Amino acid sequence: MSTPKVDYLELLNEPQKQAVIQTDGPVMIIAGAGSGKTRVLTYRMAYLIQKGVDPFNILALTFTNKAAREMRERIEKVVGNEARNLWMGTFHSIFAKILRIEADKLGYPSNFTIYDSDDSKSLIKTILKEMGLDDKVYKPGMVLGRISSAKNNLITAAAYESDSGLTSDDSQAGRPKMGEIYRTYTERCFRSGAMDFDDLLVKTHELLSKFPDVLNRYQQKFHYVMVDEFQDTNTCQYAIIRKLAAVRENICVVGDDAQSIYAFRGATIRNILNFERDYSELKVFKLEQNYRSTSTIVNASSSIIKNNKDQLDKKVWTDNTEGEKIQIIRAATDNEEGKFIAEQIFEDKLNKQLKNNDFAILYRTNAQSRAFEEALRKMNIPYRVYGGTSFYQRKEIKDLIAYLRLTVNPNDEEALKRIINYPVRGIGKTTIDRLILAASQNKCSIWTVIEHIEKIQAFGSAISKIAQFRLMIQSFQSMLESHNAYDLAMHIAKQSNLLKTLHEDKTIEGISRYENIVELLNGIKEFTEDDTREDAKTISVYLQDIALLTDEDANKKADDDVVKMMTIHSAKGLEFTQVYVVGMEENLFPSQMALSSRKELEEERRLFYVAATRAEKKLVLSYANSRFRFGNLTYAEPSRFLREIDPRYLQMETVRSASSGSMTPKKQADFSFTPVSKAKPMNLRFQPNAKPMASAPVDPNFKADDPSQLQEGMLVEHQRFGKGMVVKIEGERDSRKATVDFEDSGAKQLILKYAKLRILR
DNA sequence: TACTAAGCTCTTTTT
DNA sequence: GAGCTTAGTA
Repeated sequence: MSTPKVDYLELLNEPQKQAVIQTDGPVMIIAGAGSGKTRVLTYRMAYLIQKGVDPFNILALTFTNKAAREMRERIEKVVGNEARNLWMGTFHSIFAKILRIEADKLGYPSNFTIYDSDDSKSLIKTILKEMGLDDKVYKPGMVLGRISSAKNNLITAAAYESDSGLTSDDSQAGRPKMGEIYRTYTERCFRSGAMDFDDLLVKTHELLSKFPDVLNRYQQKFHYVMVDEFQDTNTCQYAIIRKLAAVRENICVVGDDAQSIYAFRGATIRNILNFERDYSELKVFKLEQNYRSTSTIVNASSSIIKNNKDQLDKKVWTDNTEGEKIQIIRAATDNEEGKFIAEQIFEDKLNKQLKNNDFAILYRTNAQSRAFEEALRKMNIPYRVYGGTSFYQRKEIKDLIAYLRLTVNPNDEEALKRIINYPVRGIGKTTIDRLILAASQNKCSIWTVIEHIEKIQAFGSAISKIAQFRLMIQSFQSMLESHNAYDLAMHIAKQSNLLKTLHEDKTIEGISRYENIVELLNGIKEFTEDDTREDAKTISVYLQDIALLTDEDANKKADDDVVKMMTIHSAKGLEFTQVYVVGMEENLFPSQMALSSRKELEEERRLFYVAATRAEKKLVLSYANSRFRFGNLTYAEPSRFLREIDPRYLQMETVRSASSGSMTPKKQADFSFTPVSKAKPMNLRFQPNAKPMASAPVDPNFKADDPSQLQEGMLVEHQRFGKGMVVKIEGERDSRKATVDFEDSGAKQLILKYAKLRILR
């Protein structure tokens, strides 16, 4: 093995370099924010390859597809095409790949379906209904969370039911059936030939535990194992990594305890401590120099995180210039907050010659994006919202995908329930309930019941309709091998009547749904015509492809010059010149639900730390005095995190007054803070049946269902938003849209067909 | 069985 | 604000 060409090592500082060339044995790299973590990981793999290690023998696990893709690209730049052969991907996708190969050992078909969380939740609901349980006591989301955390801690359904601690917890909480639900859920997934997200991890663990020969094969294959964002791994993931690396112990994990923000889904910092315990030969490297941010931002972030008790000893520092102070903005309402930040982005773009790309707006919850979208749109600033409802979560997309899924795997219960009567084909609720019942009585899938439907008397007149449906799906199945993904998907979209139904719907939503389906079909076409890949271009490969993709992964226009908006969680690993962290209000950030325990509060603080350290040059924090949430206007208080920042790094507060619209500088120390328990939310809910104002009598001739009467300039009233004035009307007849400026909640666009507007004189 | 309007409930982050 | 359930009607 000759010494490889390693000129890129000169680009690294000493600890980075040490971490790269220490290739053998267990290694842990503790990497502070902006310390060049990705660079080290990338060079480490490139270094291995140049040293002669076959990329096939390197396994690198990440949490997001994006991280994997970026790293692969960067490695390619150093070592060229060979990087393609690395086993690099997310935990979920790599394990899914292994499971497809080994599925039969666990009794699964190799074309098993992957249930997303919507599917899982829907299955839970079905089970609750069958068991006659109240879904207000057993909230589906909560039940799923409990099952998920059991899985991630490697507790099987059987183990759950015989664990006295867990069962007594459940009984005390009034939910004694939890174990039974868990067991039923597992059985139903199995019967449907489906795995949920957690199963991809748990079943891999099961596979490697039960089949020593399989384990041995993969241990021999993976000479080097690397894990990114190690602080986010859960118990199950850690157990798998350990197994895979047990023979050679060439395992390298990279993480930052200060950026652990996924404890809520089972991640545990304990893994970092366990790692030190489990590998006595461990070499630890600390990357502490920050190359990303100004010293103001680095120091302010450190001053935040030092309020946490749970943390490793680490001192992040930087050589960078001091830069601007951190600005705090107080706005009157959430809409004002949006307006103000949009204006500031506009000005900074001009004054500092920045591009849209340089700005990011980060928030705690997806719901907060709305006010900023409106404000940016008004200022003509292009933006893109990341996350939220993804393309693949839209109803019409899930519908077509459900057809594809059912064709590939007819046992897929969730897909079947979704489309058996959509588009409408006269198979009603009663019939469907009967099918589900027959399936659970016979412990088989619904599809098996349908296959034998003629033998079951109970269905009577519904039999012919079900048989027709069965024939349709079977005809699709017969085309699976002979047709490529696009041809078959198009055929299905037409034959199922889905395309026609959507095309006939001429409402605004209907048109956009149709467009989305067309877009999906185009996506499938692209997949089918992709020459760079060698695997078959069939529907089942396509489904495997997209099952673990998120919206961002599918969107190729990620590099557009737009202002980016996203939750802080999805901003991890990214950096921007100017960052706005908005909604800095107590109960929102930190979230209300995190205030009960120190651990959760500390996770919120780490989240704030992650947000702050995304910024290179300028960091702005904003909050609103009052905010609409769930139709309620609530008063808000500034987040405790604002007070935790060392005030030396803060700038004077800028206040946006609601009435005048002008900016008034105000002293930073001015914001008040009362303990959470004493905060009083003010409820200003609009009464659904609010009477029209006495001064503005209702026009008796106005018919709510005739949108054509509405004209620009008219004063109107809406039962929820209150009084307002019509400022713009677009479209014709049924599809007419009106933009109404409401006194209390700003401009809203309404589709007149659904708008409950009264015309005021 | 299918469709609609009204009402109720939630109230975090995601592979 | 959205998603879901319910009640009532066609």
